[in-house]
Amino acid sequence: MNTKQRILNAALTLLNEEGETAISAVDIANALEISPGNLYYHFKGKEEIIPALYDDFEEEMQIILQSGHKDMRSIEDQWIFAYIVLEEIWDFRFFYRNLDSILDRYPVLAPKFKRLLNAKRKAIRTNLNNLIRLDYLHIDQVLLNTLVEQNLLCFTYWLNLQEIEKRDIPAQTAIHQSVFQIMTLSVPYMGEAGFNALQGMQALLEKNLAPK
Amino acid sequence: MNTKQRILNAALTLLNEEGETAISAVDIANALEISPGNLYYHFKGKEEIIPALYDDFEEEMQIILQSGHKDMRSIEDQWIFAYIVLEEIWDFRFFYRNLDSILDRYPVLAPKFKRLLNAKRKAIRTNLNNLIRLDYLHIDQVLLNTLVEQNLLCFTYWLNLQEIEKRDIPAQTAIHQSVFQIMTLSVPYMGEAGFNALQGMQALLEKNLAPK
DNA sequence: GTCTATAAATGGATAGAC
DNA sequence: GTCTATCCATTTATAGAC
Repeated sequence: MNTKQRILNAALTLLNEEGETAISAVDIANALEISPGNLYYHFKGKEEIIPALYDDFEEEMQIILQSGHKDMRSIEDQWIFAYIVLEEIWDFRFFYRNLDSILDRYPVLAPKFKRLLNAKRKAIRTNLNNLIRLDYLHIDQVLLNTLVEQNLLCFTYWLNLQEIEKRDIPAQTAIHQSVFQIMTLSVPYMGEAGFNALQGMQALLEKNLAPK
Repeated sequence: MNTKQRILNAALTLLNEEGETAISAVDIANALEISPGNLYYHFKGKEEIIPALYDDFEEEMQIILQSGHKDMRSIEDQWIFAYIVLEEIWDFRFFYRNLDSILDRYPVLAPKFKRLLNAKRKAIRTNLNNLIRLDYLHIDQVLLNTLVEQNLLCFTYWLNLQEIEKRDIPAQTAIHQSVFQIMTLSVPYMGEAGFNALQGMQALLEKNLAPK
């Protein structure tokens, strides 16, 4: 693996663990046991590393969003989709934990992130429409619009809120809880099937929490 | 007004406008046209200013939360309550915009903020229970728990998400939209009355947006 | 490509005069 | 209480040897 890629990997780990504000370019070099000069040969500091990491993230997320609406034929498919999206966010959580300040300080990222938000919005809507078409979901148009926005908010911030309340929460737990909350948003618009799916979700959740 | 208070006022304005990471202690001194030495006489830098601002915020918020559940006898009271809470958050929005990084860097604040989250949770639950008692809301216990959490997430992050998507969104607009989203969470558990209240909210929203 | 050494820039902090 | 002057620490960034 070449140095450029090693820098990106080390940076991602450090940023996720310590937070974006806490890590300097020199810290990343130290963690890799290379010299700051070497790091600056590959990247002009954090200013270039962070956009590079974001591009990796966006590329992977776009693939997830685009593959999402294929073969969506049950409520379970819906929560598997949510699970995958949240896992991807988890892998780049340093970014979501400091959204505003990062978008301020790396201006190239602001338009890109807005574009990604809209792609997420669209994917959420497609999936919900799928559930409507499959007759799992019964909802009028106005409430569908707000349901899309509620979903988007949950995808964007639930992991954050959990990390604030429980530092060092295991990824699995945080993601499970977030999926559960997201699914619950749709439950009142589903009939019996929705409520049953939710119960199943919760049982799974408790099973995963117990062994810890 | 004494210098200590003037520093806090100027700091709050600057932090809300420029963001916490962008403002140094010297910036605050410059904005007030006092010397850095003078500022350091009153506060040992941002390290003391930010917790002082937080304490002001928490005190005001606790008063709001405690007065919230008095005289709650209609759905409209509910959204007035949401409005007041969000206005208070807006006044100290620099804090919410960088939650994780601020709680990391000012460790005294983390336990205080968790305590405040729990106070909010409790206030939300009290209000929803009130609506149940008044027979406006019909919901089982499991879903009530998740509804409380959904409300908490909206109160905490809706303003943020809007500011990311529309830089310089007017306070009124952002707060209205957030109230609307929060109320919508309860709508499926209300009957006709809830849907009507929502329609009223939306009409109000559009009226307030139109003149701009 | 990688290192050492060092410079430049910024923010945080204090001493001492007024 | 307030100012000027100055210092220290950290982060950012580059030059030049290997």
